[in-house]
Amino acid sequence: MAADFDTLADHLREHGHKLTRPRRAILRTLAAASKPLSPAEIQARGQAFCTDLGLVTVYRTLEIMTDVGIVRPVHVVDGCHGYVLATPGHTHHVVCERCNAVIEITGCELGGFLERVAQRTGYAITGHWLEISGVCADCQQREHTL
Amino acid sequence: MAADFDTLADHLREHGHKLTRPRRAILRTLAAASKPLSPAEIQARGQAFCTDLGLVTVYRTLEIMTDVGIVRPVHVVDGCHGYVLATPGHTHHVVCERCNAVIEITGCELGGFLERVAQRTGYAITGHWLEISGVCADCQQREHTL
DNA sequence: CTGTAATTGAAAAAGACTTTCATTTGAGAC
DNA sequence: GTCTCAAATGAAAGTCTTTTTCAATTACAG
Repeated sequence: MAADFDTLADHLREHGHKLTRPRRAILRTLAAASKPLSPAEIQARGQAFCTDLGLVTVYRTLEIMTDVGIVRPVHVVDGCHGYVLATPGHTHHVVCERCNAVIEITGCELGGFLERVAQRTGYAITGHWLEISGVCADCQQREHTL
Repeated sequence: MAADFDTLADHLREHGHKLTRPRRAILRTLAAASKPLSPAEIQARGQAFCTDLGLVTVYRTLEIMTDVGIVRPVHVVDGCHGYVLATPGHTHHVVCERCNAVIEITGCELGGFLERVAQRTGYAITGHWLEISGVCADCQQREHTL
């Protein structure tokens, strides 16, 4: 699921960023999460690893990590952005409506479709954002039990 | 592009909402826009039609119109939500990275893909959000001229 | 170990969004 | 047309999120 810690840390260093205690805390927090976390949630959980982790630092670090490509923003219905660790390569997310659990899926089959869109609209397509919502297996079970 | 004004207005009435001056202003503003507008932008532009259009009203109205289905939120890179008039049915948006111009595309070809995702992940898929980014024809031209 | 530039947290500021409430207004009843 | 009343409105205040500023701290190269 999560690329191992050292690999992520190396990514930061390669881009000329230091590996500090707060940043380690944020990485570990994200690695342990099974759903997208808001900056505030990351701070709260991260304090387990770095007692006085500041919210400001969380924002700054998320920005850096997103640039570097080890973190991805996910669109969550309420409150817009959550963040998850990124698997390298092209991926999309399936988010559970009930518990926000996230599964990353690799590979998408939009190639042909996007070409047709390009022709129809005259746009030069540079990227796309696909997010799938549903109900995860656990929550489906829970529903039946009620 | 935009469904005609009366149709939109009827939609509101059908759902038991009144058609007020501020709401008309917001509809006309969105109808005249060629890119997603933030609530603040809608207020600013809308004041051309309703001098003292309040920001609070814009928020409230956008919520109603989104519920009713005549407006859609679009994910914009900076600042999360923009709003555009919705064409009835299932559509996606192609957004220009440079000028934010939006084209709505109808029909998407994710059916088969989504089924496979459901099988692989065990999720019951309930919806998806696809947004395509690119550079519109105009901006491509402009680039060549520079 | 030491020097230094990057990074940090706190405080303050800016911004986005919501709630509350007295006033106004649309639209159906007459 | 005009009356009536619930729905809708704008202003003000409040809350929450995000950014900026700045002095103190820290990672890490040498």
